[in-house]
This record gives sequence, C-alpha cells and structure tokens, in this order.
Amino acid sequence: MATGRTHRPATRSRGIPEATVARLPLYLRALTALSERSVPTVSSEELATAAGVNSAKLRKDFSYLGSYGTRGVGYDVEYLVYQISRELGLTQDWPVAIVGIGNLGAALANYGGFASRGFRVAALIDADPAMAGTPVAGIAVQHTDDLDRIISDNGVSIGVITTPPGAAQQVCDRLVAAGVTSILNFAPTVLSVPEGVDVRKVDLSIELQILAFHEQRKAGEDAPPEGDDPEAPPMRATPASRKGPDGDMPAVMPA
Amino acid sequence: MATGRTHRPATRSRGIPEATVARLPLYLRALTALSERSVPTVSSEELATAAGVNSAKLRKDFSYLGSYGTRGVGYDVEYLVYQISRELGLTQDWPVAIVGIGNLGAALANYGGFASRGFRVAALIDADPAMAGTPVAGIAVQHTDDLDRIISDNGVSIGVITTPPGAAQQVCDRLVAAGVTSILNFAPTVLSVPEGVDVRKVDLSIELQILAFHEQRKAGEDAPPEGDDPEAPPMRATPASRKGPDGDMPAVMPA
DNA sequence: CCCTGTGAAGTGTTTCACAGCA
DNA sequence: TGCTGTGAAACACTTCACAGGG
Repeated sequence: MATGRTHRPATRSRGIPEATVARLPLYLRALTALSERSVPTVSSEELATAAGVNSAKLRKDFSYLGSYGTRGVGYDVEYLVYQISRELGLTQDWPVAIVGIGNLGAALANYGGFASRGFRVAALIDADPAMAGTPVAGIAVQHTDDLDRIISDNGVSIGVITTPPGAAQQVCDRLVAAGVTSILNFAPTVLSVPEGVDVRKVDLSIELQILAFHEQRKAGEDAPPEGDDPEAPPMRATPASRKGPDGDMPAVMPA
Repeated sequence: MATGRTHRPATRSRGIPEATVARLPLYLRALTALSERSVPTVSSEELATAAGVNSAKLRKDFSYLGSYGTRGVGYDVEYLVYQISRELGLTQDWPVAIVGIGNLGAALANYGGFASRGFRVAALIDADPAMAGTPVAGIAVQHTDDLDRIISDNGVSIGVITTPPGAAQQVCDRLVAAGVTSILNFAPTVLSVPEGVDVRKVDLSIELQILAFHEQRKAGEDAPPEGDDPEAPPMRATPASRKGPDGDMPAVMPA
C-alpha cells in the first residue's frame, strides 16, 4: 500500500496510471526470469500468468509504455526488460540509506534482493553510539549525528526508515532536510512530509489485520462480523441512539 | 499492496469496500493512541488528520460500518475502537505461524507490534535441522517436517512466509494443505493458491522500484523517462517498427 | 489465424456539497 | 451552529470485445 500522494493530476499525456506503475516491477521480475532462461519472446497470456495478473490488464498496462509487442507473436523479452527498467528508472544507480539498524534494519541490509536492480545500500545509520562502527552486512553502521553529511556525501535520495515508531517522524524530517525525496517507511506511524516528497509504507500489522478481516468472514460464513465474544464491550460519552447495521452491541458498558 | 482476490462480488449489502477495509487498521491505530491519552471524543477532521487521510473519506468509510458518530460532536473514541476491532476480527485471538527463520523471519518474530492486537506468534518453522530447538524471540524453532502437525495443533489459519523465493510456493502449498487460509508473503514470488485462500504480499524491492519511478521524474522534470544513459540497450528478435511514445531507444543492439 | 492494442462499457473509489440531527 | 451521514458527480481502474497488423 502507498501513502504520500504528490503526483501530477495525471492529466498529462505521458502519465502512466499509478496502478500500472505498481505492476511494472512484477512484470519486470517475470521477464527477468524468462530472460535468464533465454526465452526470446512471450505472449501477453504467458507473461500475465507468470506475473499473476490477467492478460487484458497486462496489455493495457504495456499500452501506456508504447507499442512494444508484435501482433501474432508476442513481446520480445530482452527488449521489454530494457524498456520497463528504463521506465522505472532502474538503468541508473540508486544509493539507499537505512536508518534504524535493529532486527528489521539489519534484515533489510542483508536482504539480497535489495541490490537486485539499481539499488545499493550506501549507508546504515543508527542512534545507538554503541553500534557505530559495527559492520552489518559488510557495511559499518554510522551514527545519526552524521546523518546530514552521510546523505549528502553519498547522494542518497531514497531513505528507508526502520526505527521505532517514536523516532520515525524526527528521522524523516532530518532525511528530508538532508535532501531525501523518497521514503520507504517500516515504522507504524503516519509520516508527514512536505510537498514533493514521496512516502510509501510497509506495515506488517496492517496487513495482518486485513487478512484477519477476511479470515473472520470465512469462519462465520453468512454471519459476517458478529460480535460473538462475551468480552466487555466498551462505550462512553452520551450515545443514545446507535444504529449499527445489525452486528450491533450490548448497548451499555459494565465497567 | 495485495494479491489473491477471492472475495465475493461485493454486491452483498453488508459488503465493506476493500479500500475501506485497508484503512480500518489505520483508523484503529490513531484511535488507540487517542484512547491511551484518554481523549473521549474526536471529530472526523481530527481523526482523519491523525490517520493521514481526508475527512470526507473517513466519514464515508465509517458510514459503511454504521452510524457511529454524533452530529455536532464527533465520534466516541472507545466505542469506535471496539466497533472497528470487532469488524476487523481482532476481538478474537489469531495464532500465526512464521515459516523461514532467517534474518527477516527472526526480525518479524521479535517485532513487538506483531502481538499488538489479537495476533500471537504461535510457531516458528524452518527447514534447517540445525535451527530446530533454537529459541528465537523466546520461541523454539521447529522443523518443517512437522509443519502439518504444528499448524493443526495450534489452530493456525494465518501463515507468514519469509523463506527464500525458491521455497515459497512449496511452503505455501503445505500451509494450505494443513489448513491455512490466509497468507502473508514476504518472498518475491507470485504464489498460486486455491480459491478461498487469501494472499497478501509485502515486497521491499517492488516498493523501492515504485519510489525510483517517481524519483526519476522529479529529477528530470518535464523530461519524463528519458533514456539518457549511454548504456547498451538490448534488443532481439525481429522488431522492425517500434513506436515508443517518444522516449524511444537507439534502435539496434550492439552486443 | 493468432495475438496485440485499444475504444467503450463496467466497476470501484474518491471527492463534493449539503441535508439533517444533536 | 457544528459536524455527521450520504446522495450524486468526478475520477480511476479493470474488463470486455474486437479491429487490425504480422
């Protein structure tokens, strides 16, 4: 899921729909796999299956990039890999800084797929002085005090925040002040950033909650959200007339 | 972002839009923070700001749950916390199993926010025999051979996959066979699952690529995706007439 | 004849703007 | 009067279905 809109009204001719952009990496991955197997061409149907989408959507997506296929044949794998890479800006190098080297930060630093295409872990930053100098994934951790310099020196424009939630906004502000304009936030916090800065968030607990929502419905088929637990239902203020659709609740608070 | 649609055509009266469901956890988090500060009521405007959305959207979202507010006043914090928790199925306990205890799996096992609301790490599973018995985050890692039994014994219906990509589909199949019906996939792979099973994916490299796309456009303002790098542009097969919208490419492949 | 590229229709989501209740 | 709840308009995204080129 994404946050931080800051994009043009998309009324621009060269505007690629956001939903399409979000799928390009998926196509690219599937294409890369085909490329490694030296498959020369692929049809929209095959590629769509490999990417987990339907072929009409894939063709429509590609149509925003241009007419890169050959009717009656399909798409040239290498050519498409190049075009999508270029469109995504992966033909250039993106130095990334990870701030907050705890369990998660370290895991990301070690994550191979990170460097997969164009991305390079340029710096690891942590607020704990004791960590300074410690190598994680072969890179020495640096102290937050030097954040500004580190960002500038390495030309970092993409920052990854893996700090505790309480520190996230502050770190974010410092990153932005230092010149970062794209942030990937793993902390469970809503970040506020100035116009022009993009923020995307990855939130484990949100994903789990969404799964729980659907899971719950599977269990109680046809008896949707039922407040079936005998737990104490809280309530306050002056709620006189409530009209929950049906799965209403016990009306008055005990405690 | 999510994959694995398997939901009703949403033509059901009690159907809450998927986009709304995805935001409920956000509202819940903001409400929980207010609750901890003992704030009794909140307006759609305030809550929307705290959750990082606009108030019209928030009110529309809440309208799908029922009429839980009070005109002229706002929403009762405790009451809303309860209603949203119930709607998301968080008033019950969800045992979760994490498969693949590498850097990321261990980080997730240690992640506090995991147990935040209703979720409990019930089991850690890994294919490495050497890891069996090792405690991670206070829980002994168990071997994949016992996956079936572990899932059944603990009544796990939500599984988290943090294995290398090559093992993901196989692990997924086994989880599903053992009774898991919701999967959170961190492996960069497209999982195929039977009808009725939900899959959501979290993919670091996809998020970075999306950021890179926008980042690139910021740099070259008004000169969108320009293939400005002198790099070797690959091409194959028999591409005679290409018509990329404009950011076309050098036409013939060197290597 | 096969498979791409794309208008047009269909569906879902967001935003607007205001009626209506506390 | 202030703020919720919601039709209706605007917008975004997906799917259909088929024209048209190789």
